[in-house]
Amino acid sequence: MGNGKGQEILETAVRLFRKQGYHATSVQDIADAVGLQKGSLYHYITGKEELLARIIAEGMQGYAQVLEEIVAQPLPARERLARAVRHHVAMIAENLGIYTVFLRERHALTPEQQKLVAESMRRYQALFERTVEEGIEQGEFRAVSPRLAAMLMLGAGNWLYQWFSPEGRLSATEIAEAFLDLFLRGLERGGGGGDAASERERSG
Amino acid sequence: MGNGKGQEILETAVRLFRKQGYHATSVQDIADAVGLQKGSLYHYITGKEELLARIIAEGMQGYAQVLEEIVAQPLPARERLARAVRHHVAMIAENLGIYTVFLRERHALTPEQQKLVAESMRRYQALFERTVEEGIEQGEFRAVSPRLAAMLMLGAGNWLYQWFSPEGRLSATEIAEAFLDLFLRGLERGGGGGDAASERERSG
Amino acid sequence: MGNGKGQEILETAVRLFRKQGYHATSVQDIADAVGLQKGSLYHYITGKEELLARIIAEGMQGYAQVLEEIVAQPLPARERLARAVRHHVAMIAENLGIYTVFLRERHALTPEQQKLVAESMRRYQALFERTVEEGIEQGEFRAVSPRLAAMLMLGAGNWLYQWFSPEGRLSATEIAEAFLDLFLRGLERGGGGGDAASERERSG
Amino acid sequence: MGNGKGQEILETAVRLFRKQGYHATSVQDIADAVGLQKGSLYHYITGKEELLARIIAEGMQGYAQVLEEIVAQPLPARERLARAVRHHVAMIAENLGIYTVFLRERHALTPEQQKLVAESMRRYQALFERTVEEGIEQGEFRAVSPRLAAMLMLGAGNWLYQWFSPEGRLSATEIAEAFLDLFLRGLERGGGGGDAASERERSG
DNA sequence: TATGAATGAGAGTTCATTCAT
DNA sequence: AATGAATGAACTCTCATTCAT
Repeated sequence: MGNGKGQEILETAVRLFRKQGYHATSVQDIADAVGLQKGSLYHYITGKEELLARIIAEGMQGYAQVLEEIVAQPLPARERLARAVRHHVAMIAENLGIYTVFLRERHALTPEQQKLVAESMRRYQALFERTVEEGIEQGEFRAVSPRLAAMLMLGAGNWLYQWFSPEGRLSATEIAEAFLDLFLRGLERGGGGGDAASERERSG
Repeated sequence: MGNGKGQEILETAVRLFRKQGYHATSVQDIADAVGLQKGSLYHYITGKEELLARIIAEGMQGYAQVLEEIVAQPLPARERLARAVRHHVAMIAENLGIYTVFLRERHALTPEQQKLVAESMRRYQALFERTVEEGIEQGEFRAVSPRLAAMLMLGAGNWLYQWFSPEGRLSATEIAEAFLDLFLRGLERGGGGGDAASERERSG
Repeated sequence: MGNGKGQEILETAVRLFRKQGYHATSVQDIADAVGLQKGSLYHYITGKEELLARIIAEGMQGYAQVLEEIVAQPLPARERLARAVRHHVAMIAENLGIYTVFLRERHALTPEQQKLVAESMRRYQALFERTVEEGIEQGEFRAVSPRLAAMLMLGAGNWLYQWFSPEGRLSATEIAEAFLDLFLRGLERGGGGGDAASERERSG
Repeated sequence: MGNGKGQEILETAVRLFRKQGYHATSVQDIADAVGLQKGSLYHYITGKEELLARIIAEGMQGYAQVLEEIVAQPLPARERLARAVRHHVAMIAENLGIYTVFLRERHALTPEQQKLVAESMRRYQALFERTVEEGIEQGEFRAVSPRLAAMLMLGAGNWLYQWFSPEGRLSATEIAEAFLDLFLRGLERGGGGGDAASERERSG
């Protein structure tokens, strides 16, 4: 990390993989973009796939550790969930390249590597689920499906890689707060008591 | 289209593109799976990319028309939005193959085709946004960002292609209702008055 | 075998591998020699190494079976040994290309394949050894080391690949008979009684 | 030559060329084995091929001079031949690496170098032939083909590189004596007078 | 003396596509 | 409609060698 050419190659690969996709990006493309001969790249990389693996590993490191710390803090579930969502959105927004590659190209890895990635994602998701669960247990949240609540949040967050642009009108923070505004309202025990579905019955 | 072999080839391509990705699936793979020689495939298809284009076109047809009808109905915004989400979730859950390919492989199309697809998605998203907007205008919903509300819903729904399984414990309907339960609560003007953000202030 | 282009490619490979060696012969060389594009070769071969493996397998088939039949015949050991040597010499002389590749390039095979080849050669050698042994047991031969007698015969025979030429003055038959004339004399119980070593003592 | 590192590189190359073959051994392999960077090797060698040439030249020196002295001595042909064979066997057994490379990899040299090597081998072989011839002229040996007698001896001896092991049960001396025991018996004028072929007639 | 970055040619292989049969 | 031989371009990767430091 930070070792000049090696890092430049990695970043270039992220950029090209994001723009063209992993398969559609040739080693030649990377070499051209970085100003080296094709063969020279191999002083820095073991192979094209290892490059992808490194990018994806970087993506995995980025989220796992921080999230574990967040959800372990002695705070109300709602606050922990809020922080988790902010972290999630920020992480993707600030590393769009890496997460685009991560989310879209991980299937190009070897089956073993894919298993590691899948396991990592499962753990990440489980942290969200668990936090929702705790919120329910402690009476902060309504009795929703923790699984689906987590999937909704993660899905909405991950989808950012498809549309977020740092140059866009919306900042990552604004997005996170807007999402939370909707999420948490939906989760929290409302004053009226009934769930949205039953409210729909009444009003629909 | 619809003629025996031709349809079989298309479906086989969907299955293989979904499993292995577009680039990682060779014409030979498709020929093998369909029981033809590679050369014989070309009596039915123009090329590999055209096959992808047809799959993606099928995906686009699937959602556009129906959604326009839904949001045009003379119903409360909340109800229209609910139906739209149900449609969205059902469509993806019932055509996982097509939508996986659609969402993941559309970057392999020619730039012109990609533009068409992007435009189609933009229109689709606009229908959601507009409906949220109308809900706000008519006092059904809180004053949230229609753009972000739409993105949240679409993101959560699209993400299904990554985790939904027809054999799983959760049916598409259950998922759609659970999502709506959370979405709509978040959108609706709550009894308590304060927004989630300000509540967070108090409790955080 | 005999299937037109496939066989032609194999024979061309034998010729080129013999002339230039396996590593120094490129797939391009073979394609050029056979009048195809490099890529077209791959309709007939799985890879360059498989080509080598096939050549070597052909070499192994050539000797193993026939020799087993020869040494199993109800004949004096001397006669069986004579026939074995004639077979060995003829086989190499008539398939110089194959045996040159076999003897010189087998190290380019995978370790597993090399093991198979080594085992095949060991069996072949064992047949020679056993025949010498039987000749000794039955009083036809002197009490020499069967191992070394076999190695001498096989070595001299194998070496043919280095110098024999079908256009040369000496025919394979002449060579075989001359070798036998020397071999068998050395093996047989001579009239004079003493072995060469002790004679050397006397005269040296 | 003889200067520490240079000699170490040469010996390492011999070892690796023998184990893996010349083409399959990369300059990197040699550098690794000798504990230098690839680029540093070029302070000691001109190139990979020159390394091979030096090894082969060393092989040629090893046999040529000594053999000339042996066959020039005023001794019976049989004794000179015996000494020549002992020398040949010892030389190969004691320099297995060099002679394996010599015999197996000389085709990787330039055509000019190959010519020199071929000429050297021809001279070597001629010394054996001439000695056999002289033995025949002087009545020590039977009237065999000197060429084939030489080929038999050289072939059996050279073949050692394929099977001899310093750790094996048989010492180089034992092998040489056993070979001689068989060779010379075959060559010498036997008491019985008839040649092996005619004996075969009688007994076969 | 030693490094290691860089080269550039060439290797084996894959693959979408064409076309005569 | 179906074949399968053939193409030719592109691909990833290797490697002997050079050279500024």
